[in-house]
Amino acid sequence: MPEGHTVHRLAAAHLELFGARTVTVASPQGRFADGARRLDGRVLETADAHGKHLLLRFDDDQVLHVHLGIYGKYALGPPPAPAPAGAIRLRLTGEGGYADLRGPNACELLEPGDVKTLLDRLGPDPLRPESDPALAWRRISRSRTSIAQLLMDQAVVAGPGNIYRAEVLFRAGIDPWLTGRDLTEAQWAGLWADLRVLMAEGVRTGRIDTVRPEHTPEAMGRPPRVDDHGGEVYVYRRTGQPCLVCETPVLATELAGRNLFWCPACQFPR
DNA sequence: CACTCATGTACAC
DNA sequence: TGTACCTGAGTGG
Repeated sequence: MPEGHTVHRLAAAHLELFGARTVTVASPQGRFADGARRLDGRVLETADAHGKHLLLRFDDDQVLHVHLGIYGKYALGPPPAPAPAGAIRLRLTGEGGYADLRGPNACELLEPGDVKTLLDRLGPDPLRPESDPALAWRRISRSRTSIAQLLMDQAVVAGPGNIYRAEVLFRAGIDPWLTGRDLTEAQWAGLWADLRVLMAEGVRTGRIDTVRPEHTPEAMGRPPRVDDHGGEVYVYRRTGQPCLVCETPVLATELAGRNLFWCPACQFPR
C-alpha cells in the first residue's frame, strides 16, 4: 500500500530491525538471486526514503533500490521468520527480525552514479525536511497540465500518490482540472503545507486519515464508517457516495490512466 | 475457478 | 495514449 509515507515507515523499520548488524539476504522466488548473493552477510548502514523509493546502503557501499510500484508489499516482523510462502523476491533476516518483499516494481543494486541519477529526477519530498517546495512551484507555475496530474508526477513532487492527491485537493477546495499555471502561489503553499502535515501523520500512524474532526461521522451526526483502505478520507474511492461536507455525490473519472475522485460542489463546478 | 482491481512507473508508438 | 510489468485481495459463478 505504497504512497511515500509507507516507504518512510519502511526505511525506519529497516534501521530498527537490521541497522548496524549483519543481514542474511535471500531471494526465495529467485528473481533477485544474484543481488541477494552479493548482499548476503553485509551490514546495513543506512536506510532512506526519497518519495516512494527505498534506498538501503550496506557496508561495502552497495545500494539496494526498492520501489514497490502498485503491487509491491512488505511483510516485516520479529524473529523467527515464517516459512517462505508465495513469491518472495527478497528476504532479509537478522537478529532483529525479517522483511519479505513481494511484487516490487524495482529491486536492484545501484551504482553510485545511478543513485544520483535517480535522486536528480525526483521533485521535493514533503516528508524530507530539507525539501524545497519552490522547486516544485517552478514547474507547476509554468505548466498547462492539470494540478491533479502534476501532483502525481514524481518529478514535480515525490511521495504523494492517488489518495493524497485526491484528498489534498479536496481539503483545499481546488478544482482538479485547474492548470498549474492557473494555480496561485498561495494555493501551492497551502497544498505543500497540507501534504507535509498529512503525510507526517501517515508516517506516525501507518494509515491515511484526512477527515477533519468537524467532518467525522460523529461530528456530523451520521453513522460511523471505515474506508476499505484502512483510513478515513473525504473522496478517495467514494464514488457516488455523499460528500462528507455537502452531501453531493462524489465523482470519479479516469485521468492519465488513474482514477481521480472529487466533489464537484466543494471543489468548484466544471 | 475465472475474473477484476489496486495507494505505480517506464517505455512504445 | 496504450500496454507491460507483477502479486494478492476480493468478487462472482
